Amino acid sequence: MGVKERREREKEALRREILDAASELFVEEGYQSVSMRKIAEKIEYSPTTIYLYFRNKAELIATICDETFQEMIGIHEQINAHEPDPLARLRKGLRAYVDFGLAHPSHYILTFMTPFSDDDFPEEYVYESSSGGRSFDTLRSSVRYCVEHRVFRDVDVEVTSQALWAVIHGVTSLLIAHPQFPWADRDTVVDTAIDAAIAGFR
Amino acid sequence: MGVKERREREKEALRREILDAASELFVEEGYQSVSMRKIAEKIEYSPTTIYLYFRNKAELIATICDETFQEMIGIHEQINAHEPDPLARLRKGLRAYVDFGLAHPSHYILTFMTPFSDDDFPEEYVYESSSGGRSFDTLRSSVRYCVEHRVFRDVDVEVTSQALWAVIHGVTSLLIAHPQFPWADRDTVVDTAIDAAIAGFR
DNA sequence: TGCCGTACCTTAACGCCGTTAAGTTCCTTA
DNA sequence: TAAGGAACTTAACGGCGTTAAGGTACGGCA
Repeated sequence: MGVKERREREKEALRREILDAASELFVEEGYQSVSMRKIAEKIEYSPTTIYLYFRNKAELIATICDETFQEMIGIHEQINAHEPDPLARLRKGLRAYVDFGLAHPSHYILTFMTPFSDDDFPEEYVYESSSGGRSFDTLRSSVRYCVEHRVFRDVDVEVTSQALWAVIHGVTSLLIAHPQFPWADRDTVVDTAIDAAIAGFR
Repeated sequence: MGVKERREREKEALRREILDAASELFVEEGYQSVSMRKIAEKIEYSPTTIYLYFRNKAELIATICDETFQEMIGIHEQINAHEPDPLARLRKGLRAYVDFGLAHPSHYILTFMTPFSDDDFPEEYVYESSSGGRSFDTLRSSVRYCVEHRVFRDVDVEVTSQALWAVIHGVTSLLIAHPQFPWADRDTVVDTAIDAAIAGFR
C-alpha cells in the first residue's frame, strides 16, 4: 500500500523542482523577469503544470521568499542565544537584518519593498504567519530585553521596535534600490544609521 | 508666420493631455496598472500616438514623478527660507519628506522604492538631474547648517545626511508598503524615528 | 490653383505575459 | 479487464509594450 506514499513523494519532488527552478530565475533576474513559461521550460513541463502545485505566480514566489526568510529567523535566534549583552544583541541583530537583505535583494524587494494589492494575497495573508512578519518579533524581543536591563530608558517597546525597523529597512532598501547613488562607504552609512538610532533611545 | 508656433502649442497641449491622463491613472492605480492602451483610450488617441511624445512608458511616468517632486523641492525651500533655527529646520524638512511621500504614494514608490534596471534608463539617468536626487541636496544643506551652528557634533555631513535619508525613507516606505501592519500611531512612529536619529548626532 | 512634402496619426502585427477550460494519457484499484 | 481518477498537455483568451508600415490632411511653393 506504499503507492499513495510514493505518489506523494513524487509530487513533493516536482514541487521542489518548481521551487528550485523558480528560485534560480528569481535570484538571477528578479520577480518581473521570472515568468511561468520560463520556469516551465526550465523544468521541461508545460506552464499549466505549475498551477497544479501553486495557485498562481504570487503564491509561488511568496513561498520562495518565505523559505529564505526562515534563514534570517535562524540567524537572529543564534544571535539571541549566544549574545547576552542587551545592546550588543540588538546591534548585531539590526546589522544582521541589513546584511541579510543586501545578500538577498530579490527576496527583500518582494517581501518588504513591494506594496501588495489585496488581489494577490486575499485576507489569508497576515503578518503573524509570514516569515517576514515573524522576523519582526525577534527585533521586538531584543528591544524589550534592552528596556528590561535598563540599557534603554523607559521607552514604548512597540513604538521603538517599529522605529528601529524603519531605520534598518531604510538603509537596506535604499542601498538595494539605488546602488548607483554616490554613497559614502556602505558599512559606515549602515553603522551610522544604526548607532544614531540606538543612541536616541538610551 | 504663426503657423509653426500654433503647431508647437498644439503639440505641447497634447503632450500635457497625455501627462494628465497618465497621471490620473497612475495616482489612482499605480504604475503596474497604468497601460499605454488605457492612457490612449482616455485621451481618445491610438496607443502609438503616445510614442510620438515619449520614448516609452518608463519615460512618461518618470516625467510625471519628476513634476511631482518639484513640489517637494518647493516645500523644502520654503521651510529653509522661513525657519532660521537649525534643528527645527532639519526636523521640519524630514517630517515634510515623510508627509509628502505618504501623500503621493505612487510617485514615491516609483522614484525611491523601485530598483531600475539599466534597460529602462540608460546612462543619461543621473541623480544630479532628477528631482528625486535634488531633493537630497536640501537635506544635506540642512545637516550642514546644523553642523555649522554646532547643534550637531562634528559629524561627517555626507554620511549623516545619508543616514538620515535612510531613516525617513524607511518610515515612509514601510508605511506605504505595509499599510495593514499593526502600526502604533503613525505620527508617533514617524516622530520617534526622526527624533531618535537626530538625537544620535547631537 | 494645383501639386508636393512632411508632420501627425492609425492599423496591424510581433512576441511576450498570467491564467483557464477542455482534452489526453496512463496507472491503480476493484 | 474495465472504470476511475490523478497528472499532465494543448489551445486559447485577453492583456501588455512596442514597432513597421500605411494613410491623410495641410502649409508652402511653383
